[in-house]
Amino acid sequence: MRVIFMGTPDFAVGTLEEIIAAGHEVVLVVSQPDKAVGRSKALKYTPVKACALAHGIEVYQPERVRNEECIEYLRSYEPDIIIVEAFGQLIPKVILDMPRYGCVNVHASLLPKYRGAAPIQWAVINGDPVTGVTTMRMDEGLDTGDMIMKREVALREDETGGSLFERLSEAGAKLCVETMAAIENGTAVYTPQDHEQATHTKKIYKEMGSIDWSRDAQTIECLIRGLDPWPSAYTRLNDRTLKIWKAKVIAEGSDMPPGCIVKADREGLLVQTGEGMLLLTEVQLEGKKRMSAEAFLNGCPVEAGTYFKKG
RNA sequence: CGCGGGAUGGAGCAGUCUGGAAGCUCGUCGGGCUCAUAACCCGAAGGUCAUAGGUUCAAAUCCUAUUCCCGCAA
Repeated sequence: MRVIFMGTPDFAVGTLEEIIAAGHEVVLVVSQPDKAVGRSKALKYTPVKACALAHGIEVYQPERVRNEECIEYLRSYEPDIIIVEAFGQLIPKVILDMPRYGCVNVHASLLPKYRGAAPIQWAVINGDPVTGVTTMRMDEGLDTGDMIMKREVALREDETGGSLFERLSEAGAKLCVETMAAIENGTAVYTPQDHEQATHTKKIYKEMGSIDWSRDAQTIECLIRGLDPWPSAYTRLNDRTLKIWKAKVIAEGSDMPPGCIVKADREGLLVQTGEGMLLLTEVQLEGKKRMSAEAFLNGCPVEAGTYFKKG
C-alpha cells in the first residue's frame, strides 16, 4: 500500500519501521515541526523524522495540518491509507476521508478506556493490572473511531511509565502491521466503541509529580512508577528537591504524621504516608544523579524525624 | 551563547573562598568478639584530586581553555 505516516515521538518510531519492513511503500512522513530542546536549546529532529530520513523517506512538517496548503500536499501523494500514531495534532475530516482505506490510528490503551493523552502513564498511575493497544479507523472525535484490533498487555509489578511505553510501542507496531494486512485483504472488522464506557485521561503535568504524603502508600508508589522516567515524582527535603525513583510499600504504619521520615538506614528512607509507609530505595537530589538510598545517605545523612514537604 | 549545580581511592560526599602533609560515611580484604549478625572492636589495601596549559618555592585549592554528568526552564 501507499502509506503516509504521521507521528512525532519515540513511541511511533517502531511502528514506522515495522511498516517499512512489511514492504509497504511509505511515500511521505508527516511530523511536528522541530523544537528547541535540551540544555543547549538546539533544534532537534523529532524521533520519527530522524527515522524517516535514515530510510530516505521525505519528511513534511506543517505548522498546522488543517491548512489548505498542507491538505493539498498530502492529497498529491495519493495515499491508500494514512497511519497516525502520537502525531500531536487533530486531523480534519477532509484528510480522514482522503485515502481509500481512511486514517488508522494506533492508540496506547484498550479503548474506549483512556481516550486522549498519556494513556500509558495513567495505566501505571492508576495501578491497572492490564492495558494494551488498539487500532481504529479514525473519525472526527478524539479517539472515538471504530476499533479494528486490540492487543492486551499485562503490567508487571515494577512497571514504569518508561518500560510500559516501550512494550506498548512494540505491541502497537506489530498490531498496526497486522491491521493493515487485514484491511488490505478485506478481513478487517470495524467495531464501534461503547461510548458509555469511555474514560479520558489528562495530559501529564510536571506538578503532578509533587508527592502528597497524606495519600496512601500504594497510590504514591504507583505515581512514582507512572512518572518514571518523566517527569518523576518528587518532594522537598531541607528546601531542596528530591526526586523519588523507587519505593516499596510497607503495610504497617507508625505513630508519626504523614511525610515524616521514620527511619533512615542502609535499607532506605522509611516514610510515613496517609496509610502505611513507603521505603524509598532510589532517590535523586537536585543537581545529582539518581542513586540508591544507601549511597545518598552516605553523603547526605538524614535524621529520623525529619519531614518531607510538599514541593 | 537560556539559568544553575557538579567531576576528589569501588560508592556517596567534605576540603576549594583564606594555596603549604588526602579527610568523612560506607564498601572491599585480613583478624577479633559472638549461638549468630546487616551489630561491635582491631588492622590493611586502594586516589595521576576530569583533561590540557599557566601563575607560584609550593596547586585538589588561583587563572585560561576543553570534555563529560545532572537539576531548572522548554
